[in-house]
Amino acid sequence: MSTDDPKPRRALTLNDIAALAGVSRSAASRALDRKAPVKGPKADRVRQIAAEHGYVPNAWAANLRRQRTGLIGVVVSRLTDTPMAMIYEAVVEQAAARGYQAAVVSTDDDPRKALERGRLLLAQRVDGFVLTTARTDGADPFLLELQEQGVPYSLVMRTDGTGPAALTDDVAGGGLATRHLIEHGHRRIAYVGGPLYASSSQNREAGYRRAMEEAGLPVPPELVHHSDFSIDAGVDVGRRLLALADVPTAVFTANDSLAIGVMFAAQRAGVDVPGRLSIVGYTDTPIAARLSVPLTSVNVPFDALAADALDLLLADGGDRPAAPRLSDPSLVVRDSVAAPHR
Amino acid sequence: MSTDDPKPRRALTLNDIAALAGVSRSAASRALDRKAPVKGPKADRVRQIAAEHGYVPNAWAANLRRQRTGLIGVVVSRLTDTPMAMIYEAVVEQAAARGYQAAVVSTDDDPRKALERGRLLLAQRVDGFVLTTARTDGADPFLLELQEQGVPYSLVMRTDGTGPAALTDDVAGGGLATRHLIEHGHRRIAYVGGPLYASSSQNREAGYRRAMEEAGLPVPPELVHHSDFSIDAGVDVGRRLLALADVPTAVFTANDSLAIGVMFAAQRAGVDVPGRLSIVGYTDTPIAARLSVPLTSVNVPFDALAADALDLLLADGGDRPAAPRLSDPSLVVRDSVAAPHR
DNA sequence: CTGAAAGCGCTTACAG
DNA sequence: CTGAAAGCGCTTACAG
Repeated sequence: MSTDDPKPRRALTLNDIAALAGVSRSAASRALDRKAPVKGPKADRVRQIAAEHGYVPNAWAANLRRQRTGLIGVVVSRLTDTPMAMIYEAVVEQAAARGYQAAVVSTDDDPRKALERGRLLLAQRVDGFVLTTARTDGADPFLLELQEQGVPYSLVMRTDGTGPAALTDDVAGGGLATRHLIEHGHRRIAYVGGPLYASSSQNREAGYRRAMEEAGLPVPPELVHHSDFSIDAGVDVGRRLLALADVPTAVFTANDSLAIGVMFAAQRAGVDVPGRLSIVGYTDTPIAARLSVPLTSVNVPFDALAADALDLLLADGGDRPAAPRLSDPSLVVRDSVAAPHR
Repeated sequence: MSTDDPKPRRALTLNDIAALAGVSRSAASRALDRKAPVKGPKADRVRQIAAEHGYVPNAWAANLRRQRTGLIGVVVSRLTDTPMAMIYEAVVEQAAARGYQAAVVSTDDDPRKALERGRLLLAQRVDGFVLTTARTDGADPFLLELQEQGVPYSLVMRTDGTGPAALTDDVAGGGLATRHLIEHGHRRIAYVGGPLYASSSQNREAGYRRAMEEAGLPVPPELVHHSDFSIDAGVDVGRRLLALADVPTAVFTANDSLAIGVMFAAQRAGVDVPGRLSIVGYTDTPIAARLSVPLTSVNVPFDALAADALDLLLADGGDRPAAPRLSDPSLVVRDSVAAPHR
């Protein structure tokens, strides 16, 4: 209704500030320069006026001129997945420490969405990408596009097997978890993985298989399942495992959500955890310690992962390291593992 | 080491495409126009060449010229908080449906960080803000800055009491939860809230108090606690509640994390849920259904909230509605409530 | 439909 | 230290 518009619709520009301060646009720009601000009374006046008016430079104009944005594009599967949110927040912090800003996009692990939303970031001319969505099946058109266009990127948490990657040693982590179960006397141990294209799940499985083999334990096919990383997938697989003629006495899962699902299935079926079923999770999310049976889990150092991913991305000195950077996972022992019932 | 750089360092520009197609920059621009692409053989050729080369227009340059970005700034406390991640993902979807893109920033509920990171979004000249971090204590310099500069915004989930807001009817939700407990025969019911400045927590408490009063039940001060929205806060308050001389038989919490914490404290103390302690949570996050005792919780319609927030923001037709838009919460009954033990 | 021209808001050699 | 000028990559009246 009101035709009067008391608020300024248009944001202040550098020209406005310069005029207010009675200097040229160039002088104003230099006075407000982040890295090498000019000294002198005129410059002080510019800064004072800018602060008074809450002047915020137009980043788009500045970046266009500078030919760099200081923006890192982050691609995640979904932010409602706690580990993804944790890695993203870690990247934000690490990026800020290096003078960069992060812009995120989620793909639901759908290559089409990845391409569509990744391009939105490409349009913003981010200086590089950190991808948490790498696949080993090659079905990632967005990654191909980045490679074709020579856009710097690094992979974190998951790898496609070739790109520069910041990972935890998932094989070692899988071994840690599995040996912990073996040491408690378990011989029939199941593995519950995530999607087949996720290297994290593959390597945790490889660590599991190696530990089983070293202990001389068989890994029959009915003990290994793959699905996605959700709680409901855990419930599902958990029920199938408990319906087996020879029910396993322990389960190692590729993440905590799967473990929570398995634990739920067990408790619903009246199977005591850890009395009748021991469980070890992975990623050690905050809720793990607060479950009815606190979950033993493999801790992932998110800050180190994020730091490595950014170092890899920003190094970009012509040649990238072929081998991934590996952080060490560690086992956090809580209450979800006991000796097998006999 | 390698001095040859086979990949193009610089992204293709419209000029490149125009040259390749043998047309003027203007013609190329119009051929690639999203809304009203020009027809004709030359335009077809431009589009083909652009597609072949994976040309992605520089959004910064385009936005600078257009004087709008199509970007919505979203401010959340932290993405590792599941309800926050859910509201953000919902805003992304709703924004996309309206032709907008979302850019997010997290503040840790720290007004200083909010100002600092909010300005990053301001520098990007987002067309408006959706804020989940409103406070009733007025301690939000960033919101003041938005108001001073006349930048459109809407509040979601929480309100400061004055700004345009998309909320659930938290008073009603608090009543739903509390009456559910009363109907099961509880008389000594505790409330566990979040931070004092969060209207969501205040209103859920108000609903609780009203329901208690209507049932003629007293609310002694030792039954009402405030902290933050974390699991650990729930554990803490849960322990204090269980240490009371006259332990409550039921607890209503302002979110699911607090409920999970209270449940953990109870189970650790050997207090059966719901046998000895009934619990009702709020926001109905995915894990609620998969806890050892599936949690009865008040469901929040995130999609509706996000839609309302964007409508409010984008309407911006001079005058904004004074009253907040309210969505209806609903009670999801699961297994965490039973009649009080006698 | 087409092209030439102007301009969005900045930064940065250039010359003083 | 200062200002005048050029230009980043686009879009959009303007004239044909």
